[in-house]
Amino acid sequence: MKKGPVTIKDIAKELNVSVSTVSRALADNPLVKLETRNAVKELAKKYHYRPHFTALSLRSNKTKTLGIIIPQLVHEFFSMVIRGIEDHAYANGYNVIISSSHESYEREVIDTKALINGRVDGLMACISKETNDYEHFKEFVDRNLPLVFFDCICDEIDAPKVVLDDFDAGYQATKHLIGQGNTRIAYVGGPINLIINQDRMAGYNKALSEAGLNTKDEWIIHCDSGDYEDGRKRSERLVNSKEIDGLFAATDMLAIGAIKNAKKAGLTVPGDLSVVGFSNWSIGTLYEPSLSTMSQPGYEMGLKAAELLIKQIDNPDQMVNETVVLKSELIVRESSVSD
Amino acid sequence: MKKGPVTIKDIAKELNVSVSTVSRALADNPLVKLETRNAVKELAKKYHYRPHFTALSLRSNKTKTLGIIIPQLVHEFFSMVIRGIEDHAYANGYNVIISSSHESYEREVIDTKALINGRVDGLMACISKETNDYEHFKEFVDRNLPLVFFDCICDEIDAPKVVLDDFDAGYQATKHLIGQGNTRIAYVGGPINLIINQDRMAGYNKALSEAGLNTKDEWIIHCDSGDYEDGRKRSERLVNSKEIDGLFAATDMLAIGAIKNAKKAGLTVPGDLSVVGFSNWSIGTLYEPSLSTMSQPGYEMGLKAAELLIKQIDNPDQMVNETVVLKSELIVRESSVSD
DNA sequence: TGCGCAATTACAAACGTTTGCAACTCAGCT
DNA sequence: AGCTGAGTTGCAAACGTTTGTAATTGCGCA
Repeated sequence: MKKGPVTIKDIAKELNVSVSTVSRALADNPLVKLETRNAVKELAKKYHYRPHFTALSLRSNKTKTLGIIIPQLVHEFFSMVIRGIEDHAYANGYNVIISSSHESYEREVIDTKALINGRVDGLMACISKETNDYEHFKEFVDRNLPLVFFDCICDEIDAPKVVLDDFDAGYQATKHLIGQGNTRIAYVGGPINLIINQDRMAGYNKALSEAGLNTKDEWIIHCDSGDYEDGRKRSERLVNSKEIDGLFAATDMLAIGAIKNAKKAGLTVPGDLSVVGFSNWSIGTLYEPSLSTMSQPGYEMGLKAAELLIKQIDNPDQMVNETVVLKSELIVRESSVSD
Repeated sequence: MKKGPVTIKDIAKELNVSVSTVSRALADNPLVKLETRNAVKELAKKYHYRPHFTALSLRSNKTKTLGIIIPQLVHEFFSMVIRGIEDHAYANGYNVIISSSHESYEREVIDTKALINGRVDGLMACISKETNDYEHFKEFVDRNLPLVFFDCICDEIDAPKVVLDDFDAGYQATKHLIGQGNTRIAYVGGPINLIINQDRMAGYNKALSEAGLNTKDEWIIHCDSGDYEDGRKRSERLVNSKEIDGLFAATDMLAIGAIKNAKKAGLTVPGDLSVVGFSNWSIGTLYEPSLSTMSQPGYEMGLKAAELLIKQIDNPDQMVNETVVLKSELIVRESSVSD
């Protein structure tokens, strides 16, 4: 018995024809006699022949694979992004390889370099919050490998980008809180080195100043992560102080952390404190009170990123360089509306 | 200017040596003169030379890539499994390619076949709940490609497996409820065609009969999914009937669905109804009441699966065929303990 | 001068494909 | 009989590597 998978050679030998004939027959090339074509195809089917992926890639210099680099996998938003990417990729005959940097700059660099040579036809990346140096991405671009950024982008590099209108989202959320009659509104956000958080906060400030409201330094909190525990701890003193009547959190988890504090301090939400989160995680519908939040269209973002990337792969000469901005929508639930 | 990535050939040409010399120099082979070696390495560094992944794979017939097939990505358990797999894989020089079947049999087949020829060195799979036919996995094994199942396994195929002791977990959970003084205990589970759900229910039955307690057909509910909404709808009548004082759910989401029903019906949890979930999702700590649950060591499962797979890849002749059984632990929180 | 040996390097095959081109067969025509 | 051309098929190169073996060089020594 022969070991390993069936190759074109095996079929050729068994049929006493050359490999080129087999190759052509499988491609249904009319140059080869119908009889031969059928014989080849039959045998290929019998042996479950499947073209060797690596050989194909080497020949065509195409892997039909897209790389994704994201900071976290265990994350509803990123999972949705991946799903969007996958759907568009599969539909266009591409596979996908995902590398999760676990928010580590070092891992991000390793992953990027691992993908750099002939492994993927292009890359989609969301930079980690640790990342401040972009050399690894530059190297990617230098090799003419298509690159698309999404969500947490890097401004320094000339590449198409898909982002959320975080400024507008922050603005909408805060304006909604103001509309509910709140006047002392706090902001609890994620790492401020990320552009997305800068934008969300800028939107918050804009809405306040537009309404003639003031904020205080103590009402603005930056957390190292967007996690629940981080948010709970850091917002504890602020919430307990009872100085504020509204709170916009840049993450649903931060929002829930704050609400926990409020409950513990005997405050009611939304009665004493109105809260709006960010991202529309599924927990927001289950939590009590259910959480008002800003939508974050991850699926659409993934779809769009994949679309831009594949467009770039198919037209290598044409320098695409658009930035797609997706809109966020306010989702009103219990946590922000006192009746 | 030259296009595309630098190859060994480019370096060879520039240095007026042969490609083999360059190849050996880069491997630091003492056969080539130190001087030459250094010159080559220097140039390689200057041009950011990186070996072409596909070419390497073709030559060695190794992709140094492991395939993962899972039913869902947006799932805390699977995300942890992936993390475990990744950690072990990276540590051993392997990359990972993930295919999410989205619980679709069809997609699972497509994904498996896409990985089948020279794309990965081995595969780890958790079958979807739609899957009843295992031909695609058989084909994998027939080609001597290492395969490891985890969590939702397929008994028909001879391959190493990593599973949770679901029977014991179901037993422990139910026993805990009995220990809390509950005597009329219901079971709300996921799709019963999956072995894991059969086992969890069997554990439930064992604990009941051991304690001399009875159950009723109406107290046993099988949901098509393990989702919140499914669980809420299907357990509504049962919970409203107020016949039961304890409930073991095969998923945290099903548990929360049931608790929502109880709250709506004016019942207190755990006062009127004690609930134990399954999987230890993070929402369980945030929810009110916090949720008692069974741990599901996803990280360890992934780690072990990767370990078995790589062992198999490294020793192709040695037919490894062990089944690793991991234990689940009871995590007691508020939802099951009335004081 | 010529031989052998060590040191260094180059050549070529191989991995599994695809594809341009050459080669072969055979029938039909002059 | 010989030429043409259509219909088939095979050869060989190429993709970027690695590696066994052959080739080249220069030196020491008889």
